[in-house]
Amino acid sequence: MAIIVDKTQKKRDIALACKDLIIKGGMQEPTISKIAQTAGIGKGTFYEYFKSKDELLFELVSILMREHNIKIEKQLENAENTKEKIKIFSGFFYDKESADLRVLYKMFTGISLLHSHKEMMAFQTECFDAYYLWFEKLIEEGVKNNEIAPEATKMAKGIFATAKGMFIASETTHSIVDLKEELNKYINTLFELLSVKGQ
Amino acid sequence: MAIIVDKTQKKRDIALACKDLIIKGGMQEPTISKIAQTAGIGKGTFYEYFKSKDELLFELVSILMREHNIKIEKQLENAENTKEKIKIFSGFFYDKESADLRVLYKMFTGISLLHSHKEMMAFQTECFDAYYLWFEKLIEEGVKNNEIAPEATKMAKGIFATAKGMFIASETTHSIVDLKEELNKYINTLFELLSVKGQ
Amino acid sequence: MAIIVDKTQKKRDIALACKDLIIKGGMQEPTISKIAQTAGIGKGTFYEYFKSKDELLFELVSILMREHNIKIEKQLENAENTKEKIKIFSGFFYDKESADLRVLYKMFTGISLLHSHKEMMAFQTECFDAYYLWFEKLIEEGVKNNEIAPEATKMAKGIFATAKGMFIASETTHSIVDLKEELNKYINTLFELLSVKGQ
Amino acid sequence: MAIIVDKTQKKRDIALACKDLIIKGGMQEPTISKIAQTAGIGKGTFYEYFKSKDELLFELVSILMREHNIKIEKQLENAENTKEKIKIFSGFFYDKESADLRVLYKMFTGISLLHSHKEMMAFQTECFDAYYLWFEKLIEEGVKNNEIAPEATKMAKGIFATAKGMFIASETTHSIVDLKEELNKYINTLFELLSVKGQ
DNA sequence: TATGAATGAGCATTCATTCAT
DNA sequence: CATGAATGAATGCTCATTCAT
Repeated sequence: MAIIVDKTQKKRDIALACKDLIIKGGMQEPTISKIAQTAGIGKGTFYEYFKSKDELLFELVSILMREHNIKIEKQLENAENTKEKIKIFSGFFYDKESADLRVLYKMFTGISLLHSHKEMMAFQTECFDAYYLWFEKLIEEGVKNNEIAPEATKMAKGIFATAKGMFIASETTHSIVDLKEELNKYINTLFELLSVKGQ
Repeated sequence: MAIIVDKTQKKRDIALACKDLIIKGGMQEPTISKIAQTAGIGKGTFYEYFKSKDELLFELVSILMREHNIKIEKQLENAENTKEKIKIFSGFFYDKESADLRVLYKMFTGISLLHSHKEMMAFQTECFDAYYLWFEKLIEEGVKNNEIAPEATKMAKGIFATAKGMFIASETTHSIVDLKEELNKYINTLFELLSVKGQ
Repeated sequence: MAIIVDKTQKKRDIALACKDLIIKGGMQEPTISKIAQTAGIGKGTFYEYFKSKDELLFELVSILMREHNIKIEKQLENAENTKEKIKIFSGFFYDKESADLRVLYKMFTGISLLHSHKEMMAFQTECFDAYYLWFEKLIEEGVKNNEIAPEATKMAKGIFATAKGMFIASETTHSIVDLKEELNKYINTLFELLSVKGQ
Repeated sequence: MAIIVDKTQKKRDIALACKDLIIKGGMQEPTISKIAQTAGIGKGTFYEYFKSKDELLFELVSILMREHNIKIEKQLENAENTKEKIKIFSGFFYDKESADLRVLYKMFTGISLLHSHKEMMAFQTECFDAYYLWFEKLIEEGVKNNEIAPEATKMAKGIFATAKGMFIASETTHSIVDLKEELNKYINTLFELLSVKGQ
């Protein structure tokens, strides 16, 4: 007669209930007590679903990332050319709609840099491999369609890294004032260079 | 009269004495007690020179960064062309000799992402503005010398960001296996694109 | 389901367990560790029930004060006249049975004078307002019964303050050797003056 | 050839230099460092003149008390009758001019209640014995002059204690709103009772 | 399954005091 | 006489985690 609970769903529910708390207070400020209270569960119950506070962030990033990817995929379908598609990707780093995810991603990266959590690394890998594959496919298509020069294939990872590097720089220094502008300037210039001459 | 101490020098000495401790143990593991003991001073004395553990990292990065810059400047003098110079810059992210600084820089970035410390941000800005200026000057020279196409000037910040983004990726994911190779591949390709045609 | 604890009762229990420790060692000497140990609880548990060491004193005074008031009320029922009743009140400041409470009250007053704690002030007010009301009622009755002159109503607060002032003086100077005697001498004289002439 | 310093005078100077610091920050907040800095001396020098922070308060109260007494003595010379004189005494507890001393006296009493410092007790005794003697003399004169009834002699200490008790109450509870009014009401009523009938 | 009371290791931080110069 | 650099004892407090119910 025991109540059967959908563990996966409840884990999601708990994580989402704490989203704003984490986004506003960071990972340090909110205690497990506060988190449990916010999710409307007991402290012990929290540990039934998460091994640690970090895992909550893990789950949260995972959920929002998936949502984000679905949104992006739809947008990509309507994109006209490769450059457009890359800009849609890059939107992650500056779009208003991705602001929440970005805050969490920032924390996530910070934690990953400080304590080289195996699981986090695995998750990031998983996450980014998918992106890289997307990217590579996307660029291959561009080359096939004669939109861009074949050299572009060698730059797939780099383009993504550029966006990431600019994002980190904009969050940790005052060097990059307008991330969107800077990034677009870079991509536009790169595409000029990559443009198939004679087209 | 009492002993007058060169506070600036002593701060450096304490920081350097703890370098290995921090590099090996990260920022979490070593307690202030351990740090003071390692530096051969009392716990109270530590607080006479540093407001917090974070400030120790701050000082440490500052010192090693300055040393690194001096080394780089010398190398740049002997560099033949712009691509070479950019690779010398990029060396920060993979050279064996910069390994220590890189570990500290990684922690530093992590902390900066997690707690948006005003002072850290200011220091990073200072640090990177210098780099960006170097970069821009360097690329302008390349353009002037007819080594690379004028479009390159629009990519200065981006190139640096690419290196940074790849570094972060290599430290937090398994996506980039050989940072040096990947980065060089990117730079080489970019320079092919940027190469002044007809030369 | 988890154990549900009567927080109020447990707080009382912890406080009472530490009574002697505080009475003998004052507020400075016993550390939180010692206090927790004495109460047979963990250090963390102490903070589950009290925000600070001061709050322990607060609770302790509160408990003993309530007990004391109950005892006093019973004694007052058997008192023959107003003077007698006032002396019963004053007993707080010299009776052997109130010695413990007095020691705590002394610390409490000391802390209140040094750090003007809002909560302590509120508690003292609560405590004393009750006393003043008692006093005023008591004196009004005395006037009604023609025991004492009507002027007495104007002296209610003052009489109480006299006892308090003498107590503080006896604890901080050598000026008042025998508090009981001095206080009784004062009250007796005052009652002679207040006695309704011609009775 | 050593500079000869008037130790007594310098001690006074240091104490007075810190008067405002102590009055505003209490005894806890200002560190010895801050105190030394405020007095324009080195930390070591502070210990040349004072055994502890408490001794600084001791000195300060002592200085201001002496000043206050001189002022009071002058006022007493011009007073017309005993009641007037008692009110001049009581002024200590509510006069605007005594505000500083009162703040220090409050701390002093608090410390005396918390740690029964022998020296503080001795000083308080000395201080109050003088007051009591004054009081007793004052009341004896009142009796001799037929101003007040002979019973008053038995109330000398009590009257002083009343003022003190009301002061403590006004500082630690909300029970006494207007100390001056309450105290005067008490004294006036008492003097009515003490007034020599038939005069 | 859910809970929340109990825990205590663990650490940063303060600051009065000393003493070599 | 004066100093201020050096010290380290001393302690309050947090909070993730456990586990009995």
